[in-house]
Amino acid sequence: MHTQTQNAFRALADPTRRDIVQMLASQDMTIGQLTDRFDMTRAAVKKHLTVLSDGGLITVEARGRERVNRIDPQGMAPVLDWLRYFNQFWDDRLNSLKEAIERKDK
Amino acid sequence: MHTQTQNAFRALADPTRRDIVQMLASQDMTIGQLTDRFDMTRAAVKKHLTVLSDGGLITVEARGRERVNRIDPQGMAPVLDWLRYFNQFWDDRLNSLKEAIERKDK
DNA sequence: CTGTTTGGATACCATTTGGTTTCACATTAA
DNA sequence: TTAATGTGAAACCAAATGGTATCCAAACAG
Repeated sequence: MHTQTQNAFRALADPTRRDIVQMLASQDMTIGQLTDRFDMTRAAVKKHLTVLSDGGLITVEARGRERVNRIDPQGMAPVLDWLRYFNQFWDDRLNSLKEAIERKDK
Repeated sequence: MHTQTQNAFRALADPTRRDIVQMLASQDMTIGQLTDRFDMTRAAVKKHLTVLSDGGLITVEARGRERVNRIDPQGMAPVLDWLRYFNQFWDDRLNSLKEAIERKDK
């Protein structure tokens, strides 16, 4: 859905959320552990985690009374897909240039 | 302070701005031409262009009374750098994107 | 010169966002 | 059972965001 692309981009638009993603990339963490590393309340961190979850960038697993937040690499796919559009575009232009040069050589 | 990475991510967080970037990817356009393709006022489009410019994703060239908005592939570099830094799983795909941009810069 | 076209700037508005405080609930420990 | 721990949810707030309407300036066309 287009919404996933939008939610993913929105999730990455905040520096705190990008920091969270980087932290979770090296280790799964609970809200409490994350909150210890930020200068904000647990409620604020929770909101960020909700946005990240909406963006499909993290998943949450209940373990006892704890919630383990885990990064979901697949959630980055919509972002990369959108960026890949330019990869195609630039490749096309590069190919056109190459072809033009080759025609000139003949 | 607002880093270039933050400004670039922020610029891409809005769907209208991503649409603008895609439109400019295929053709340079004035603000008037862009406004014709959206259901919003010129002032609103102008604000989006300012955010895109702050993010380093576009450049503007004055030509007579017109201002030609042009995509700046280099502006995507901070985004790609961040994505590449945080997740090793996507290195291959991200490297292709980054190389395409670097080649075009030359 | 006189309009007309193209674009920027400002003031204003409603909604969203990022944060807080507070309270409630469930699970573990004593 | 009682207390402590880990979390979620709601109400609230200031600031940022995305939009509008309006006015103003510069460049082009007649």
